[in-house]
Amino acid sequence: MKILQIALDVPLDTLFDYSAESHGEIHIGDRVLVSFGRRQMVGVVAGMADHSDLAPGRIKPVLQVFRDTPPLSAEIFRLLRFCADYYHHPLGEVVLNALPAPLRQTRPVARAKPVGYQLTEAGLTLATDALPARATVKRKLLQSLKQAGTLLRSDIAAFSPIAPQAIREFVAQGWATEIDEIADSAHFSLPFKGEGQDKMPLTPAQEQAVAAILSGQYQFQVWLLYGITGSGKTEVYLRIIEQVLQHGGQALVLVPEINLTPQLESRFRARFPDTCQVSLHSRLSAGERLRHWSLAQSGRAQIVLGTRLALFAPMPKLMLIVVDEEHDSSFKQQDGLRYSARDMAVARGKQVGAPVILGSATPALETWYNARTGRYKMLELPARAIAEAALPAIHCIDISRAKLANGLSDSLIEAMRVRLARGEQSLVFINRRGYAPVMRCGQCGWVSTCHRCSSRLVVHLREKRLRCHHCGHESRIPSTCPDCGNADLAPIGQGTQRLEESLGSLFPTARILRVDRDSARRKHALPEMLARIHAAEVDIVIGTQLLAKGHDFKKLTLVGVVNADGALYSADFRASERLFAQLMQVAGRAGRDTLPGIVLIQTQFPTHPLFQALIRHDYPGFAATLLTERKQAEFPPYCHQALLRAEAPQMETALAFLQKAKDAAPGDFDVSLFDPVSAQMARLAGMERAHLLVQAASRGALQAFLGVWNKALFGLGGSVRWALDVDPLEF
DNA sequence: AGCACGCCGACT
DNA sequence: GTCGGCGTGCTC
Repeated sequence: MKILQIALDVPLDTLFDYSAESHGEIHIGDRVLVSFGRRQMVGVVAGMADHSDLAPGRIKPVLQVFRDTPPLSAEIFRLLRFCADYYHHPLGEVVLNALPAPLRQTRPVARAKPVGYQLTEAGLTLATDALPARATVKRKLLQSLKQAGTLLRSDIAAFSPIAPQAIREFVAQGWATEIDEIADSAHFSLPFKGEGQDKMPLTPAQEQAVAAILSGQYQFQVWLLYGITGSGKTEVYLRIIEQVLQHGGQALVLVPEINLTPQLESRFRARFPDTCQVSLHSRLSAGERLRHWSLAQSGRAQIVLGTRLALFAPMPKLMLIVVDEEHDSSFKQQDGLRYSARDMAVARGKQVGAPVILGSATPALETWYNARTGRYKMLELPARAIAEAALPAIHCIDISRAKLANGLSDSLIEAMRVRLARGEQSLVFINRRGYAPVMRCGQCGWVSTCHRCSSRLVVHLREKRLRCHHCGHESRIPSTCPDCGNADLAPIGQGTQRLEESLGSLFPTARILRVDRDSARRKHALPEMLARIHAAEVDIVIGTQLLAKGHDFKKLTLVGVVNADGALYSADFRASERLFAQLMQVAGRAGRDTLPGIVLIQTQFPTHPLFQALIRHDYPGFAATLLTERKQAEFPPYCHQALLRAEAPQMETALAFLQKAKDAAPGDFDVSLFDPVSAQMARLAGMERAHLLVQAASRGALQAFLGVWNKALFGLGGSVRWALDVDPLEF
């Protein structure tokens, strides 16, 4: 009897055996419908065997094999398997989560209407005269098809109201075939309207980088493209992609945030107007996501651009992977399968034998280390691509001495005044949205805290509400202190809204725009705001992280950073690395064009090595000090970590589980286990969170340990939600 | 994760 | 007398 080992979307570390009779040929990677317990589920064939260890009576038959899409390729299956193994996550969850939602449903996907039509051999040899003379539409349709080769469904509809009926008759006669997007059928490239932008001339450094990567002959190699902001990393990607397209290959480009996709998308479209390009990210509708995914799977989409989830798009002709802004922590998923799309991109490149380009101005320390030790090859773009665009001068403003008005120093205000007089733009960077980070009682010292999280409620004055930025909990701003009844409640500290208010009164004639998650919530709000900045309809921009990346504002010559010190107090050992990257990134917004830019950073610690390195634009120097610190502390990249996370309504429950887990750990591995501790954000959305850290000098030892331990953990049971996090970023 | 079964409190 | 609380256990 033929046994199919089926991967199902259940949190169990096992495959399930089913029998398969009379379903025709079945492949690994096929989607199947099975009865599982009392319900029906979609699974994916992960393996086949002749025997099962189970009693024959317990083995149920597969109910249906879906033929609506081709099976997952062996190649993508290998990646999913590696991912499941590396993160010690059930294969079924990994596989099913990689599928677009419609493919996880128990009904077959409805066949999409054909995109277009094409003549068959019979159609091509058919003479126009063979059609009745009165059938003018059919004659014209045949003629057009012969000329154009393919016609889009929309073109046909526009042709004549009866043309859609006529083309269906052609199909029925065997003269024409439908071009279907989902099935892997005819070769067809979707025409996109583009300008066909000219290539930019390369700088010598770009030239060298391109030549180096191309000399690798598309073999597996990880390249760290280390280039300061504005040095033209994208142009390097474009040149390599151009070659990939010429070889008929596919390129996968990963970006950290959805907000960065439209820009890059249009740049790629403009450059490759005749190439089929698709995007993949969570904001696509289910249908679109399936369509794009299928175009990648069939090989028709030659460029796939997307966020971390795009990593799992099947691409039969994959020849290149680009991870832009590779240091960005958004590449690590923070729930469910906690994978790093950057690390898995490297794994995928290795599996399929394709080069991987990691691009950044401030690489992750792990990446930098790998480049320094020779695992990755480093390519450097040291100068800005626009020759006249100098790097911005960075200065610190010592706010331990200067007096602040609403969080702003005189020097910063004065600098803004100068830009205003010159008709240039200023960006004030502040990473706190809302009016003020907290509400406080002047009498008893009460502060607004979230009752579901260990966090403070942020004041949103316009809406008159206190909001938790972690769990979304909201309440009205109380008029009196909930503890002592005093009416002396005041917002403490600066947020984007408050800054907007202060700047409004400081510069009453200036056109001020606030860009944060709140002001950009509306669907097309962000692109509209960006367009206004580009059109110089704005003098002063107040921005959060949203604005830190990827935008070239030609008139922007001043970047002010209001309060950069938060991360310096952080318990997170990666906080300063992130702060440096972030400041480098915002600093990069200034002086991208020919006008010189300046960056003013308000800090209490102007002599701190972080700021000193920043002033010198010295990432390598800063990375060197960080690496020294990490080496001394034996932190990553000098060790490998995994976290066992647990959450429960009571902290004691979570800690007790972790202690049990620690006791159940196998002893014969070269790893060290720390004691269970509560998470930095100990309470989140009403759950108490704790974790247990495991460290090892070698990745192999850690992996071997986790493999054994993970199995033991499943036996522990209890009412605790737990998860393993390999290579954790958050603690 | 679902979804059952299973044994103890306040309701038509 | 039932409806329903969520503890425990299984899913090929």
